[in-house]
Amino acid sequence: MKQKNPVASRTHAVDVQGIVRPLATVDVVIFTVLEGRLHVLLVSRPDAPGEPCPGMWALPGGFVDVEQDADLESCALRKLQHKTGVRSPYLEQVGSWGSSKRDPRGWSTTHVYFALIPTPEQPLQGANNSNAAWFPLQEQGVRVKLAFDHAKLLEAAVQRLRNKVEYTSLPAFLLPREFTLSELQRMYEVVLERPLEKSAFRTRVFAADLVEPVDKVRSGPNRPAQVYRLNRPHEIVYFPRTFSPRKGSED
Amino acid sequence: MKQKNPVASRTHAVDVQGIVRPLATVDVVIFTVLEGRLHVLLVSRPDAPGEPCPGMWALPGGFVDVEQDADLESCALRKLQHKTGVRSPYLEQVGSWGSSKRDPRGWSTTHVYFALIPTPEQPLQGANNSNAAWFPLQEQGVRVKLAFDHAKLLEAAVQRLRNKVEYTSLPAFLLPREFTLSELQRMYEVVLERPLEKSAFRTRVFAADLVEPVDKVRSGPNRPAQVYRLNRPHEIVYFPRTFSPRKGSED
DNA sequence: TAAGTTAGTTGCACAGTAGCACTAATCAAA
DNA sequence: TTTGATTAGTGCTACTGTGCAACTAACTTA
Repeated sequence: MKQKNPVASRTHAVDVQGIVRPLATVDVVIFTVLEGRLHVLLVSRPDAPGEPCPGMWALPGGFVDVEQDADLESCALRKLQHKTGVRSPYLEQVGSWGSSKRDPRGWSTTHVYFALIPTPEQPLQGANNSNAAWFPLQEQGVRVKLAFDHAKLLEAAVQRLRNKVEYTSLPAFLLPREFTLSELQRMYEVVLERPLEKSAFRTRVFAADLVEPVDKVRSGPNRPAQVYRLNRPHEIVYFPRTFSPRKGSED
Repeated sequence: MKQKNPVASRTHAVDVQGIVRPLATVDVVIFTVLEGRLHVLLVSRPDAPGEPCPGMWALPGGFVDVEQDADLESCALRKLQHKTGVRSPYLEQVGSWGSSKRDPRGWSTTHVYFALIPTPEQPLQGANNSNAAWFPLQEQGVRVKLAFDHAKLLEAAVQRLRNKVEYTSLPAFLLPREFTLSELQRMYEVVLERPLEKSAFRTRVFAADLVEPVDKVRSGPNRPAQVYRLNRPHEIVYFPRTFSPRKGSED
């Protein structure tokens, strides 16, 4: 087994052809809405010898397991299910990051996904949940300092989510299968952190044929609301415009 | 050096902690416009022993070099410059793919970027260009069968490009620094493969403050055209809407 | 029965694009 | 010098979808 560089072999795995391989991890940004605010799931880093950033909060994730994971997406799904118990969330890749500096253990890459799940009924019913907690999002990030470059990864995921919510049906995946239009609108408002026009919102939702009415109403101490569900539950719908283009934002 | 699994050690590199690392590559989808059509740069796979897919066409790319590359983006830039000589293209990550099956050499990941470069004056002036060629895009792909899962990667890049062109200033990066509005419009039409309204196009470009006039005109056998350049040459501008939302397309 | 609350509708104003017709400037051919 | 061809650039109307705000509807509670 010929090695390209004796220094590299100390910190990186080297295979038969002499190619030094970076570490490969997957991190998942799991969003949900609690108490009217967007939250992210974080886990605290283990406090064992050799583990970097012990005790710090980090995105749930870890090494790709080449024996267990058929591909990157199943790896992400595995980590999500392990932490939350959720099996079929909305899952989308944000991108990948890799550099020599992001992990003290050496040149490493991470494949970042974000997931949207409905508000959990019991708090954190997944296995191994003692070290996991929901953190409310403020602006781009979270109040605690994160391990590695996870603050940057989280910011990218939040930006992707906010951007996409402007012109897609994504917030529907933050709700259970059946919901009222007001509930859906509230999900948009929570993610975008600004109020939307009720009338324009409804027009847009109906024009896109996003939902169909269920033969139910949601009763409360006021006028009952029609209950809807997604027309095509696993498709994401694109609207022709973003909301309120009035404020021409310089990005 | 303790190994987790003797079988895995045959095909994968194993490091000190017993973690089996997948292969890590970067592939770049390099777009340009030639003869009024969108083209992609492809390279033919080497015909050496041990090399998979010998002789087939593939996206330019290769292994991440942990000693040469500071991060994934510099790796992509290095590969782009090596093939084309271009140093400062528009470069954006499309995403990453990884699975046990995409490369016969074992569990592998690729980080895919796409680049936009102006129509090259000399054809392929980069080093090592004997095995590289421009291929015109038809619909989602290219006429030849591609190595590995590169057809899928290319399709994702094309889709990303077409989507984003609908509401951004991306096609400006397919032109040299100075251009006329008709030339810019033609870039949009080439990528989107449909004609645009001249009047609406100009209104939109000026409203976004995308360009500023240069004190030049482009003369030809007809009325000369005002020459413009980008106002902020390295920023991408977002328009508030997509083009022609009239025809509500079912995606 | 009245007040409070949320659901859902209606109508007008406005912004930005589609569509199309129009004017403007140059060259080349007659 | 005029005419036609060609491309650059402008003006006008219709239409779509949102912003904004007022309105009606249905239910609960006091």
